[in-house]
Amino acid sequence: MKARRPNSREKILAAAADVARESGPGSLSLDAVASRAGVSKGGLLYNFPTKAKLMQGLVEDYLREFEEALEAARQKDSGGESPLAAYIRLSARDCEETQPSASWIFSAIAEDPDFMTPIKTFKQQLFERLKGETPDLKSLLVCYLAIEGLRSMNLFDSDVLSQDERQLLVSSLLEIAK
Amino acid sequence: MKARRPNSREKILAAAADVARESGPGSLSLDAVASRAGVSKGGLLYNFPTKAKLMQGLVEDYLREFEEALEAARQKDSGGESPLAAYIRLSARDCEETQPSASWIFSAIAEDPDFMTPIKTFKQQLFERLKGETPDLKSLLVCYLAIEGLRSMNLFDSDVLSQDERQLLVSSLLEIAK
DNA sequence: CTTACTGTACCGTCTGGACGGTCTTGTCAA
DNA sequence: TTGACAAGACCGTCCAGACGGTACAGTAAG
Repeated sequence: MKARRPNSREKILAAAADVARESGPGSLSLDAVASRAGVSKGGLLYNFPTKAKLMQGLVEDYLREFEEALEAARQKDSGGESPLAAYIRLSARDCEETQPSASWIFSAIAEDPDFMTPIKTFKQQLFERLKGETPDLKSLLVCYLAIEGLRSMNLFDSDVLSQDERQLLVSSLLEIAK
Repeated sequence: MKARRPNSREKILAAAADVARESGPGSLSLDAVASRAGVSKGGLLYNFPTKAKLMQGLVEDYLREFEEALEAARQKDSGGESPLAAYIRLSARDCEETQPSASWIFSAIAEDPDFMTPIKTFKQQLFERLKGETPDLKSLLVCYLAIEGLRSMNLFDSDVLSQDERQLLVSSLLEIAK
């Protein structure tokens, strides 16, 4: 909304995600984030008066980017493709990045499980929306859950699939979603 | 009320899981576990000399139970059912319990992400095994990932599905796995 | 003068874990 | 049968360190 000058905010958020990924979700301390962001602790507390606000910022940023990407994927290349198919493609692309990218979520959960509720309601709404747009419920269920599985693997950094297998999976899902 | 048999160990493990679920994964302190288990802190440290050992115990217990349940599901009711189908049924049953049951995993990850490696390799082996037993790779991929998604939802306590939907999903997967 | 910080010093709380003590049970010689 | 003694299981306390957060003086830019 404001904060025209400071890209400090973004730097701090990025630093927090980095620290969580590299040093482990349990080592996300304010000191670590500040030094990683190249900012003094006072400066960090200036942007995020409390650790909870920091986490909240992480969540909000994540959700905002997700929503933007989703909307973009829907509007683009819409060559007769179903919304479900667009979601599958988007998610597959997300999970191809080797970085788990969102392991800060574990930090947030450890801090307070309630940080998950915005994410939960977001997903709930997404699913509800897809239900309204997908004729066959069975296809939706299978595809949505499989994508959820892919995301989970990415998050836990425990990808069991080879490149070929992932590609085969995605094409199978797209066929189901057709 | 002394002279305890070493079922203290099991009580402690159960208490740790309870504390993680109820007070949040970040509040799994030795004191909390000890008092929950009805054991002094010294007694806890006697059974698990370090917090890391406690986590390790949690992981090992979890994996052992999983393996036993899997083997039981394979051998039982094998009315011509494929191993993949057995795995689907077992997992669906697991996820029907309303308790997330394994949210201590978040505590373990926060403590040290390396606690996940045994779980990762276990899953890797399971997947490899299923690959050897399932004729159609596409079916396996879709079903395995969908189940993974179900587990993830259960773990994050963010179940988007209704009872009916979950049932429909499982039957769809079983048909695919047929 | 305001905004956006930096830098340092400090406080209260919580946590893991080390330590020494205590109670119970098992073993075995006399 | 008994008494001594060792080992196992557990208790309760204490402590050093880390962490979140506060306070405050200073500063560079617009």
